[in-house]
Amino acid sequence: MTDQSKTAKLACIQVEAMLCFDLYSTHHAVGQVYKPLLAPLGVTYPQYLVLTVLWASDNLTVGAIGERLYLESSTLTPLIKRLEGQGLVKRKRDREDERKVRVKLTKAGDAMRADVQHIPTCLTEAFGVPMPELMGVHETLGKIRAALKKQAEAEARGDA
Amino acid sequence: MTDQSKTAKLACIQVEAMLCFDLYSTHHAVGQVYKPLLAPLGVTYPQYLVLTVLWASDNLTVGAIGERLYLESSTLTPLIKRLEGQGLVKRKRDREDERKVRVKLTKAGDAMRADVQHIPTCLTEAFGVPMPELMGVHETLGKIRAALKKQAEAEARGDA
DNA sequence: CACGACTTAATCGTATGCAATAGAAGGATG
DNA sequence: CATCCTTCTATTGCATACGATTAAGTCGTG
Repeated sequence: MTDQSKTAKLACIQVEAMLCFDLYSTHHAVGQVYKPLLAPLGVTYPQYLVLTVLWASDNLTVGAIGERLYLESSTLTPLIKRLEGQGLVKRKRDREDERKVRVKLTKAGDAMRADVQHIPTCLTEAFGVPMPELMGVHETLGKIRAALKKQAEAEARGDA
Repeated sequence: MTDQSKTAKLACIQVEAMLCFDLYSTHHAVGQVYKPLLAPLGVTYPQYLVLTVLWASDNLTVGAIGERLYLESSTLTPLIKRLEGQGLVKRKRDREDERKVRVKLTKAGDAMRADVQHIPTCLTEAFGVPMPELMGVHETLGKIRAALKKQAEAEARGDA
């Protein structure tokens, strides 16, 4: 192995370790900040994400919610049932297509929108980083995500 | 509410939604790329992280591993037991302090180091973004993480 | 030395998360 | 209109992940 390829490999190891772990642990840290903000409302962060999707566009199917959040029905079905158990949403088979299940906010679920108004501001302030820098990260993460998805699909096809 | 504060609130909602979800979904996408790379070795991504820590510094206690990965003993104990079940590590009570459990790589666990050499390069290439840009994200995420931790601690103290 | 405070790992209960599979419903094709 | 194929949700089994608690060991202080 040449010195140059050694250096390149070392750089890769460091970047992989750094960035993957950055994502892993920053994601984790975000969850820790959300937890006490959401606890008074009795919902978890993934449940809050589902509600956020519904606040933007109500009466979606399970599949449509999953598309937006990159989650499978095996994750969403029990999660949504818990939301239903708390009286925040209602599940109903679609009349037109009985395979689909439509998830609709209840009055309580819709009203909770008002109880979370402070959260986005809390988070953005908690980031402690000026807006333009956040935008830069947003942009790069978008590119990375697109590239990773392509990679995952390539591997799934077998041409690793 | 003034027009200005309305605009500020909207910006916060968008930034919160964007960035938290960026982290959520990019983290998810990373996992999807690792999965087929690690599957032939029979380990999961969190298990790989534990092995990576041990490859860098063997014979650590459960607590020391948790510190590095931000994981609790309730997560690590069963995970490490699974690694032990696969013959990759060995758990042993510390002679000096019987409260501690030391985790040590077996020959097989140490040998696996060679089987993962290609992975960092795969990941770095899969990111599809030039190195300097990755460094920028690394830096900003570090700042965000530090700020979020401070925020989480403040909330834990009750001064929300 | 005894006793309480602290540390450490393990356990328990709950909630994600995924892959694989099942099962019901819709659609296409002959 | 019967059969196959696809679509969509639900179920199952496994692996994280955390908070709260427990249990065992260590240490400091009176």
